[in-house]
Amino acid sequence: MTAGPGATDEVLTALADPTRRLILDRLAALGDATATRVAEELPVSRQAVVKHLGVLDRAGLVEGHRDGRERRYQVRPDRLVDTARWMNQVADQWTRRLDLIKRIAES
Amino acid sequence: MTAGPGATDEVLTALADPTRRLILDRLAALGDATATRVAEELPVSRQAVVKHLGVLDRAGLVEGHRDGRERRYQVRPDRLVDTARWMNQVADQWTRRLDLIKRIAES
DNA sequence: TTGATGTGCAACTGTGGGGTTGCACATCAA
DNA sequence: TTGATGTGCAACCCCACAGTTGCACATCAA
Repeated sequence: MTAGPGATDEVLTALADPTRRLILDRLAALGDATATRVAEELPVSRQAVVKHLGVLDRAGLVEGHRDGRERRYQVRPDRLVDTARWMNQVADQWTRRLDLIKRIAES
Repeated sequence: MTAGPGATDEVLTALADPTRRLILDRLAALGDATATRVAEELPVSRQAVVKHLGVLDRAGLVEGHRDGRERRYQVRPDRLVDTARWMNQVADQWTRRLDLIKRIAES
């Protein structure tokens, strides 16, 4: 494990917040939306959404691009897949370790 | 997504903390250890470790059982696998949505 | 029984981060 | 040009939570 690669670290932190998961959910449903648009569907202010999108962007879970006076965001699955892979590796590592302990205990 | 099943929620929150990831790492390496033992390998107090183990236990990432005057903990891979599966499902969902948006944009 | 070791509970502190409001600046349509 | 709409920055509040210390209680070996 060793706290994993830096990216994984940020993804876990980003996903830990319920509001951020809601934002991702809405963003995935809308496909492409501004912070203002997302905030309309949530019980928080636009500025709160902006901050969260910043965190999500730094974690690579979201991608933003300007479009005139708007800034539109999209969801980005890649880092999610990476993190899932990392988790499975850790789980495997734990399982192997547990098996080893068990085998030692039996001898 | 919809914030996922309650268990996933707790797993994500638990994994978001770097100290907790370190604890899991040491615990997996030791195979079976007490809070006191784990604290010896980390730059935090025993009580801090105890609290973290509480969070990890509630998340199902760790399992504790008494052994005389000691309380020994073990790592538990199951919830980790569940969470990884959930993540892959979300990633798939996002990917499908992105493809749909793209196809609509092209028509 | 006594000392040593370990757990468990409680109170306290400090800070990071989620949330808000207010305002200046940019961009568009009329 | 002007009003409307939207973004971006900054200051501020508040609370959950990571971490600490202190102490009472339980369990073991001698």
